[in-house]
Amino acid sequence: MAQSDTVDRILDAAEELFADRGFSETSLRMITSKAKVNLAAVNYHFGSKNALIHAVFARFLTPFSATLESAFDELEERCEGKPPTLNQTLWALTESAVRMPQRNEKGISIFMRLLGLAYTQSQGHLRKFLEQEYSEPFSRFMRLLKEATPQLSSVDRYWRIQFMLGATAFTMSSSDALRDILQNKLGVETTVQEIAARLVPFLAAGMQAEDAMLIPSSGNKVSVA
Amino acid sequence: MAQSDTVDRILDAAEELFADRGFSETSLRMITSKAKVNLAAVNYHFGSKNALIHAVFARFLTPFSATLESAFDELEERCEGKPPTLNQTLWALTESAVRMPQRNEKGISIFMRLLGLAYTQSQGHLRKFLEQEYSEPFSRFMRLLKEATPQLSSVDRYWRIQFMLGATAFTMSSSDALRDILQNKLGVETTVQEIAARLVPFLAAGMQAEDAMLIPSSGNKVSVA
DNA sequence: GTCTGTTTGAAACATACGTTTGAACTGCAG
DNA sequence: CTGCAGTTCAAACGTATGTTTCAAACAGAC
Repeated sequence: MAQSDTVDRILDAAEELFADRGFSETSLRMITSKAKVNLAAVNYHFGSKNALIHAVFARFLTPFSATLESAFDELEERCEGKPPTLNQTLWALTESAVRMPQRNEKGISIFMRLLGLAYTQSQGHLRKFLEQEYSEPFSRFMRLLKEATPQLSSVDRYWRIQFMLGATAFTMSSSDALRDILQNKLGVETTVQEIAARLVPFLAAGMQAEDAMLIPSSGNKVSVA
Repeated sequence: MAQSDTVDRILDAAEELFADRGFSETSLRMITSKAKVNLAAVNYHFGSKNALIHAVFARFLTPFSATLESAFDELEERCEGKPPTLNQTLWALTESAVRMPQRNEKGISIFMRLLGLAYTQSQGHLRKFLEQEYSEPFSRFMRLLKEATPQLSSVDRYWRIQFMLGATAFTMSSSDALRDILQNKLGVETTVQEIAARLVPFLAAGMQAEDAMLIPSSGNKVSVA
């Protein structure tokens, strides 16, 4: 065995099991038996289950945030001072995600699901870890979004970003199940890339929707400042 | 005490704790101590923890699906055979949710979060329960969506519905936290109704986005049929 | 070969969980 | 008052969890 083949086997097994079942629902015994290592190996190499969860995220997120940074660099350079458009910004993100070197065929969808879980499952430690470890590319993305949608008020933009986040995290987090359903109902195969290609126009259109509210009871349009 | 005040106290406590922490992360001991009832009461009144989870959903979902059915009835009657528009359909749903009699000020947002969790946490039993118990209003909503977006292919519609679901479930499920952030950052107060009023136009715009894909590497628009 | 630091292994630890038990308590019909 | 279903209670059960322990196995330097 290489120097620490064990560490990678644990990470691989944990990644997949976490994505399938969530964090609390996955025990160390499931992980170590899937990885064919001793139970104590997790605590020896990582220290605790929480630290293992962090390591699983870091293994993907660290190279990803580097890729994303350079994608943003390239985009801003190409735009020569003018702010990138919303579509360009969203695509820079999507592309960076899709183009990441993938450990196996599931690759990206596993990770999308993990990110979705990170937001959904109220694992305080995880949220804290992600925030303080990857705040920079996140803030930069937010700044680009702001510059790409100057017509929106701060409040509108805030909520619409949440809507985008939700559509993305939710869809990707259950993309396997959703793909299966689609396969069974309509007999259609789908790749993560195709889902992303459908998602981006949806998000862009929603983000740029004219700011019109509807009066609930009538369904009539009413412009709002 | 009334005949079975205990049952309601358990349901109230469980509802709130599940929404805060998820299902697996909430123990019966947390629930019963918050509800100030004996530990055994859950198994006595509900039979099992899973059955309690079902009961929490049923308490809200049964009256809600009734409300929703009549909202759809009224809508279809008002349209006299013509299919309701997308906006009308979405508003019928939103209105029914918002107008539900609420047990407390958190009311609707707790439930949105629970529905989000139900989708996200891979609790097989819950999904099965919800599907076979509330399939009717769900299918009806799907049919209305289909009639309101005849221009979409089945596959496009399928994915966009998932996007809508995601944006809604995700936003509403963390609406308390999001509201707090907004309050602190911009000093703005927000109600669930206002969030809904922002969400619906976003969803409608995304749902009706022209089916244009972008070439990832260039970011240029390319019309597709 | 022998020593040294690192990694693995089987077993146990303490704790928390969902569930069950059987006795005590309650309100009410007869 | 007695009897009895319905309900509550403290305690225990069996199981599973994350973590720790300490001896055995290993690898590389001398």
